[in-house]
Parts: sequence; C-alpha cells; structure tokens
Amino acid sequence: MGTLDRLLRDRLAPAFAAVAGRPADPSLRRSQHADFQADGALALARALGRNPRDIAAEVVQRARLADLCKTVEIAGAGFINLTVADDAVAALLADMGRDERLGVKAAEVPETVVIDYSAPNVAKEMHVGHLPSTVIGDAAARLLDWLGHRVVKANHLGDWGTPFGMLIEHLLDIGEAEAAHELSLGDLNAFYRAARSKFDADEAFKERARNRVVALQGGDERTIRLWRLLVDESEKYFLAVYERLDVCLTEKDFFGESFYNDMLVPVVGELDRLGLLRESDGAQVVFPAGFTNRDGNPLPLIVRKSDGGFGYGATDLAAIRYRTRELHATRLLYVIGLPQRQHLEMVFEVAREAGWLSPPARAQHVGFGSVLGPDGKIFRSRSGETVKLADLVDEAVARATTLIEEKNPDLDEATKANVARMVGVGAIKYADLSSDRTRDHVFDWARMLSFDGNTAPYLQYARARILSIFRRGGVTPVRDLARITVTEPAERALAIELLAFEGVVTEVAESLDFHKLAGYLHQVATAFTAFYENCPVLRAEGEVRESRLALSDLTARVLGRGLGLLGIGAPDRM
RNA sequence: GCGCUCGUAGCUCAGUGGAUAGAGCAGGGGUCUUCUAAGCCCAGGGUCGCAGGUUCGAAUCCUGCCGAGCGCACCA
Repeated sequence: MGTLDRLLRDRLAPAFAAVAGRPADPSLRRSQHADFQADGALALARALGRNPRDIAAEVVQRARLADLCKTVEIAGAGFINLTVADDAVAALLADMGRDERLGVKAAEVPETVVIDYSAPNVAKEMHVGHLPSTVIGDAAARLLDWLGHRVVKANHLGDWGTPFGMLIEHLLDIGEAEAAHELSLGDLNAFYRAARSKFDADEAFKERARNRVVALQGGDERTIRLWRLLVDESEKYFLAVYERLDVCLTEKDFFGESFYNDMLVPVVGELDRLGLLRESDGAQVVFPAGFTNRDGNPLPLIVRKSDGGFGYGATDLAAIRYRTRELHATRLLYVIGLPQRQHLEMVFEVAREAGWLSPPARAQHVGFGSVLGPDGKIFRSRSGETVKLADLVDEAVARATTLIEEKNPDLDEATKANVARMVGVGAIKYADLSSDRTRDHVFDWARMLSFDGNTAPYLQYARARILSIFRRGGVTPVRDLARITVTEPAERALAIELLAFEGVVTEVAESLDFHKLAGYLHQVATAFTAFYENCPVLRAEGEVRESRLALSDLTARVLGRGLGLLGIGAPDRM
C-alpha cells in the first residue's frame, strides 16, 4: 500500500517465513480494530497443523516491530492487530514532507511504454465515445511519465482507408479553400455527411470516389496532397479540442494508420516466411491459437483482404512490430473500448506467434465500458445524435461558471474563468476516472459537478480550502520539519492515509485502475475534513501548529499531485 | 451456440479469501458570533441475481442456472 505498509510487511514477512518454514504472506491490510491487521496466521493454521493464535503469537515474538508499533495484539481467531507508534508516523511524515516526490521514487528500471489512445478519425467529429480513451490514456501518460518511464503517446489517428475517396472528391467539389474553412471550424460531421450522401445517391460520384481511392493507394501526387490537406486540417481541430480538454497530446503524437503503410508488405511477407499465413476465401489470414467462430471453426485475423487491400489487422500488427522493434517498447498499452477485446487479443496472439511480442515486452488492453445516458442507453444528444466533444466541454465550463458565480461571487473575472475551466473539465475527466473503467457508466451532469461526494470539484475544493488556511494565516508551511507529530485521532487517521500515497500510485501504475487513485484521493480529502473539523491549525501553537500546518501542506500536495496525475487541474482558490 | 464484461442500499458506485459489507446522492434529524457551512455530525436503509461446491472463514474462488450489455472474417 505505501511507505508504512511496506515497512510493516518487511518486518513481518521474515517472521512468518521463520514460523512457516517457507515464505508466507503476512496478509497485511488496514483494519477497523487497529491501524493495520495481519491475517497470515489463519491461512497457515491448516498447513502447519497448529492453532492460529499460537502461530500469531510466535510471529509476533519473532518480528522486529518495537520501533514501529505502539501495540501488537492478537485478537479473535488469530488476527495480529498493529497500532503504529506515533514516533514512527512522525518520522515517516517528515520524510514525505521533505520529498518533492512525496515518497514516490522514480522507477529503477525505466521502461519504454507506448500508449495507444484517443484515435479520432480524420474528417469525423470527436464525440463522447472518444472521451474515455482520451482521458484514461492521458492519465496513464502522465502517471507513467512521472514515474520516470519513457512514454510514447501514440494517437492512432484514423487517416486511411476507403472513405478518403469520397472525402477527397467532395473536397474537390467544394474547392480547397471552402473545405479548409469548414474543417477548421470544426464542422467535421457536416463535411463527412455531405460526402457520404453524395456517395450514396450519385453513381458518378461513387465511381470517382472509387478511382480516387486507387489513386490514393497508388501514391498519386495530387491525391496525396489533397489527402494531406484533410489530415492536416483535422489534426489542427483535434489539437484545439485537446487543448480545451487539457490533454497533453500534441502534433508530435499523431501516429495515424498511414504511418504504417510502408510496413504492411514486409509484415505480411514475414508472416508468410514464418509459415503463419493461410489463404481463406480469397483473403490472406492468420489463425491465432485459441480462437473459434460461432461454428466452432478457427477464427482468422485478416491481414490482406481478397481485393488485395490490407485490413486493420495488418496495421495493428505492423504497429506492434514497429513499437517493439524500432521503439524498443516493453509495454504496449491499448486504451480502447471493451468491445474490441477479442480483436486485440487475436492481434496480440499473432504478434506473439510471430515473435514480435516476446518477454519482457507485453501488451495490455486498457479496456473501458460505454458512456450511457440517463436512459441507460449509449449517451446521445436529445436529437439522437452523438454529442460533440467540443460541445461537451463548452457545456461543462458553462455549468461550472454558473455554479461558481452562485457560490463565490467575489472572484474576479479572470480567476473565475480559470476556476470554471478547471472545475468543468475536471468534472468530466473525473467522471471517467473515478469508477471501474471496465463497467459502463452513466453520464450525469449534476453528479459530476456536485461539490459533495467522490467528484473532482470536491477534491479541488478540499485543496483550495487548505491553501486558504495558509493565506489567512499569512504562513508558508515549512517542508523540512524533523518530525510531524500527530496525537489526535483525526490527525493519526489523516497521517496514515497520506502515507499510503506511494503504494496506491505504484499499484495503479501497473493496473491502470485509476478509480483506485481517485477513491484514495477522496479518502484523503475526507480524512482531511475530519481533521479540519477537530483540530485547529492556525489557532494551535508551537510544535503542534507547525505539525498541523505541515500535515495540511502534505494533504494539499497529495491532492494536487494526485489530481495532476489524473490530468485534472486544481485552482489555488475557488 | 461460443466468448468477453457485468449483476452489491431507492439511485450512482466502492469493496486485495478475513472480524459487524462501505461511500456519495436522494429522503429524515442536527450543526455557523470560532481557520471557506461549496463543509461536518447522527440515525434509517442490504436474502451482495439464484442454487450448489471448496474453505476454519466467500460479495470475493469453482460449477450450474437467471438476467443485462457487447463481440464472433474482408469497417476500425
């Protein structure tokens, strides 16, 4: 879990091993009966043929805990209840306070991590469906970067394929200048729909579009230039949305499908040489082990379609091969919706069989559920269309502005605008990050913008309140106290919570279950408000005042850093 | 049919095989001459979908049902 947790575990583990005669899990966890409890003795009872309380007693006798624990008691069937010594808490907190990184060390062995996320389609609007991928991927990028890994953000832009025939022809119809104008306004859907409806209605147009696809794939110079125009304008628009969303994707992070075009022939060739390639119904496919279709027959991953074109399977394989071979990535993250699970698993399996994804390199599908509307169905606007991401951000900021005007009319315009942006955007992001990403979740303005509960505004407010204490008192908390003493129960509870930060961050870096970090931050904020209610800070004196200021400061920093890792800003006043 | 993700308070969600299953919202009752009441406190509210099994101990692991959503070859 964290610094304190790990220390206790390190002391208990050898004692358990000595008693069991082999390594045994102390099974340490937070407890309602003490600060921590170790339940390992119960699990060992049967294997050792001994009474669990006797085992616990022997463990307690062998474990070196005197300097860390005030009391160590055996309770119930054989639980070891540990109450941490105030001195130990004081010293650990002081260490944490001095540390710019709040006790979280940078990775000893930095990995190259490629994070595949966001992935909008050229000439198509970004909508709510892109939100989870963009938000979760961005949090992953920030977290892993902070932990010292080399992060490659791969925005797998949909910039290639048959739709570009009709898009380019439509562009020619309306003229380059007009097209650039429409696209730069962000009216991507109108552009796409216009092209689509002509394609569906007009045979001549359809024919032109088809020929244009051939020209595009053949590398025709003029066609490529027009295609590039579409891509460039769309990228500009996406970057504007990212900017508004406070997402750290930049123009350097676009690795669209077309990026892998030159690798497709070699990839398929290599699959062939490896003996993995099969022909099936005119298409070239690979049958990865362990996948069957509805008839129980082997399920193919199509790499080359019967018309000679490459399928997305080929692109995905080329991307893996490029990422492991050229970028030397050892961790590949795919922040993509759960429905694509099977496809990804198949791609991973083929990549493994081809030797492009072998240990220590590993691929991880960071899947997520759907965003639902109040009716429990896929979130759409009232008119039944998908909701533009840009509009969503506008509405969030507008709603946040109204709230702030109500609650703190004294803020000046500039501060208000800044706060509204952080609160509005933070609320949207936090909604995607605070619940188990594998489950669908309901999009609810009222709940995500509430100042109560597990929401971004609540955490932002908790932090702003702390900074307000410092402003009010005209103090700057010192960060190099020799000890941060805690005595009151509410202080202890907050302190122990703060010491768990490192463990939560470490765990989430692996699992990418950001709701655990979110839940942790909410617990910290809750623990702080209890502390704040019960323990005067500015009105305290001497060492107690210094310690409480330091504790408050540490809380603000944990909240600020935690929110920052989630990609959420925190205003100093609100 | 096979596979994946699920089923926990009225609602939205937590819950690493451990002691009495927790938050928030909504509803009820309190609480500001005192560091931001945008807060806090108290009480109520549960056959953890159902049935078996493993275990000293199961919301958690296994099996089978029921129910929901998604996927299962040339769109990504």
